[in-house]
Amino acid sequence: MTRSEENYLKAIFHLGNGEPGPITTNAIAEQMETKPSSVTDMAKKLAEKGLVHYKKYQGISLTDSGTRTALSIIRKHRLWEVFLVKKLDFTWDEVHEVAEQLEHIKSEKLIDKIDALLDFPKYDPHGDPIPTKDGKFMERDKQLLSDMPINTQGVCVGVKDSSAPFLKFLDKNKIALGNTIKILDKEDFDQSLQILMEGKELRISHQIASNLYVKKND
Amino acid sequence: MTRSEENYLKAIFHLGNGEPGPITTNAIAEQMETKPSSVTDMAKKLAEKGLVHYKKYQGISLTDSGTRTALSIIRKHRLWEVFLVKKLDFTWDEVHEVAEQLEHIKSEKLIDKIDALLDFPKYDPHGDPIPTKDGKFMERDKQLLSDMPINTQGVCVGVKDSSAPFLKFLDKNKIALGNTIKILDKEDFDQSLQILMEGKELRISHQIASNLYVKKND
DNA sequence: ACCTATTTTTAGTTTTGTCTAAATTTTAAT
DNA sequence: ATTAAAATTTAGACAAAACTAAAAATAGGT
Repeated sequence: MTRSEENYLKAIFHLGNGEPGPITTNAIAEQMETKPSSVTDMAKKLAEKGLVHYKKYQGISLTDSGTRTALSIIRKHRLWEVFLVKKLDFTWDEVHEVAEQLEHIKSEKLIDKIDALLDFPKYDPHGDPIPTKDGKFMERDKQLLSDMPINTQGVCVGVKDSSAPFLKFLDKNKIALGNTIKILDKEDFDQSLQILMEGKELRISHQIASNLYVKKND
Repeated sequence: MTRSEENYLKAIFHLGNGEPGPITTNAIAEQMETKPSSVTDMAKKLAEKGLVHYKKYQGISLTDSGTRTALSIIRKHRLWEVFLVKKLDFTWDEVHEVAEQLEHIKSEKLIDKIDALLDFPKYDPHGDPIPTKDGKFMERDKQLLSDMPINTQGVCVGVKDSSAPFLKFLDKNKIALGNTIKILDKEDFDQSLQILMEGKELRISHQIASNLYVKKND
């Protein structure tokens, strides 16, 4: 399994997560920052290896085997992210780039030991669930902060956008996973929110609220 | 800097360490388990980049820049080895293969944090010195056990052969770095040694003794 | 100094993963 | 149902890193 093959499987998995049915060639090309013709080439190779279903012009989807492989890479990526934050004091906006490299290290023992060292974490620094060794995936019951009604509250458990700029913005405004957030008011005009968080009131834009996940509590 | 280029620089460094002067194409090919023609190709590319001195038929040697790069890779390799042993309970015969992959991870912050996590170790699990961030290399003052005279003693500080079979043999016979070894007798016939180690007497072959380093004390 | 054996390089090919440009298929709109 | 637009695939090319086979250079022995 080459690095490039692994990256394709990961991309297909991410694109397919949520939407059912096959993924388009163009969508994969965009995700991978490559050209559609390259995607077609890779689709054929992955189909040969039984990792994807592929019929010309009909899009691409992961086989069970492909899904297992993708999950194992995502597992590695997210465990390394936790390692970097918990053991090496990386900030959550720094981990992605390095984890993109570490996820391709081939050693089952290594990742199992990292898992144990971290005490078998269930979520990565962005709140995304870490697949288990056997590919089980527990997506958390969560909703976007922007979808919460006024006067309800919830615990911040994840980000939708995990780009460095967004994460840095959150740090600067002391918004962190685990914080309890209460919606005080919603502005009709621009849908910005007045919130109470850790004892302080602040106003956040819809853009921000629609990229923050909050635990759905009963 | 590609992975392959890094591996060539590392190989050239290891071959050049000890012997002065340029390294032969064949020697590199053997070390890298590749063909001489491939080495020639790479020599040209590395020369282009100012990492090696190369003149046709005249052998290859590292430039200062090439040496710095090689040392940084060796530094990463050895730090990862220490990490695997100290933090993840790998045995010293298991670490090389994984470190061969980890040494190519590109993140200065990562390796500096690993260094700090390990409390800035000076030697790797096989007793080899770890280059500092600025490429300083402190080779330990050591000698082969086979070169020690009778009735002298020393502390075991390294292995010359760090292959898995040899390391496993040492484990099985409870020979570990840090042990104090006293030469009781040397057999003229096969140059095998009678030694006293950790309170127990045992006999080891010349083959073994010539692959164990002992600290040169006074 | 010459000849041979060894070493090294060159030339041409392969594989992997990418690209561009052209051709083809599908989709969607009228 | 046609047709234009969009998406996808094919064909051909390229770069990296390896290979094989053949050519060239060096080194050693007499």
